[in-house]
Amino acid sequence: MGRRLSICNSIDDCDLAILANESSRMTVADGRSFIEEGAPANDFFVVTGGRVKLFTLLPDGRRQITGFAEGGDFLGLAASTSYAFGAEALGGATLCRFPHAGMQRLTERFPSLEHRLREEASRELALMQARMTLLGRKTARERVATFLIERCSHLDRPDPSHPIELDLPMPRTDIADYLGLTIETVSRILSAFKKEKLINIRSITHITLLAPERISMIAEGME
Amino acid sequence: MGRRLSICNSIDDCDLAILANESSRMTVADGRSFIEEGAPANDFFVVTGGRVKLFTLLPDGRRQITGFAEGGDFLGLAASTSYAFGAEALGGATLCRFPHAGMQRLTERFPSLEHRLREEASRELALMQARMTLLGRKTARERVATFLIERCSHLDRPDPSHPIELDLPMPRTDIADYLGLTIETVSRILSAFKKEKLINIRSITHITLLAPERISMIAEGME
DNA sequence: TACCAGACTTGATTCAGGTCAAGGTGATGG
DNA sequence: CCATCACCTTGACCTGAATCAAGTCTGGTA
Repeated sequence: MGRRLSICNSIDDCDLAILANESSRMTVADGRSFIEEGAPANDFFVVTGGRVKLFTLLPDGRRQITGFAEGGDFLGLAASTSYAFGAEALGGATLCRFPHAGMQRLTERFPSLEHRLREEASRELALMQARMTLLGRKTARERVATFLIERCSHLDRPDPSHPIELDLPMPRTDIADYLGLTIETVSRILSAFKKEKLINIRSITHITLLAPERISMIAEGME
Repeated sequence: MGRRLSICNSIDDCDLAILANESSRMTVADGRSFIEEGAPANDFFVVTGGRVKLFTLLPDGRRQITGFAEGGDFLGLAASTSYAFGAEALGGATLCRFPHAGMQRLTERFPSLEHRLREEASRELALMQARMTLLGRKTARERVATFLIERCSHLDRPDPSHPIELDLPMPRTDIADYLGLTIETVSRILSAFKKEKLINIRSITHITLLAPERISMIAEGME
């Protein structure tokens, strides 16, 4: 979770060798889990390629996806001694792993990194506030609309009131577990949006937002 | 949000005068709001006495309480340029305000403070993960049970399997908005717990957990 | 002591979203 | 080119929690 932490931003013209020294690369195959909820937290991760999903589980298997992460995102801030979440690759991912000990050496060498990490945590906290409102107070329609709009903001293209092409790299199950709904409800609402000409479903993963403005309105409960 | 940040922990035998210089005290009357969601974020706050609730609103007035804070808790991590939440005193509170600029001077003078803040943000993030699971995936019964157990952990008394006396300083409305339920549902479930001899309701604010273990089980969906 | 206002509880009813149960679709491999 | 499998969609029905509507309890006031 947390976007665009090019870790080097805070090291600038830094000694990259040091950084490389403290980290190791790894690749994770689709659907493979690489952080176990509750396991001792020894590493930070930075997603360098592909996508990852973060989640927590209830004992009976109910799952809440707490976020999706992609290139540049940082994982592991929500962990003190043990991880507060599990993580799993979504279609294959590459990661950079920073053992905590090494991370500490890095923050000592580059103090601004510590500040950067806090900023990242703050950004993440602000996002979570919004997500709690979504989960606690929004209707299914509003949730799905919010999800679509959220996906737009991942496109760095500034968003006019023109149609926007989106792709949803995650299966419906993941969308449902992210929004606190069932896959049937997600599916039904996407179909409804289509019928209302708010979106066009070109394929399972490719969706066009035909009326982004209206979808934003719905997302905020102002339709 | 975030507990037990005695800011001096990270300054230790520090120059308290400097700290005092950078902060100002304030008191907020019951129900009085002192952080406006979306307003430019210029200050951090530390709760020094009383209680505070944090929340976000939807345009039509739906409210999600994202946390309660009390003595020692830190507010304002979930803010970059503008606050991601509103805050309001719950029965009167006293606060210490740290303007960002002053805070920056403090972190420069006491670098470990920066680390401390990140830790605090991490702790908060981990809590939020759990809360997202609550809001997205738990039943009303599980939510209320979780809330009761959560309140226990605010008591620093270690919790045996004996009855535990709790007080709930917030009105039912706030509990409901915290759990993503209505006040009727909260009320009904507390009554049900009482009928099942899981709790005893001594007064509106005073509740005794008669079977904390069982309530924990319910909270985790394992009843 | 009686009255009042605000907060809480309880009951009856409704409805959004879940559950259960068929189909459809599209990518992969034989 | 068809079979298969995993994933998605759609429909019928059900249910947990919301909504609507009375009560009830409490503490404060006169």
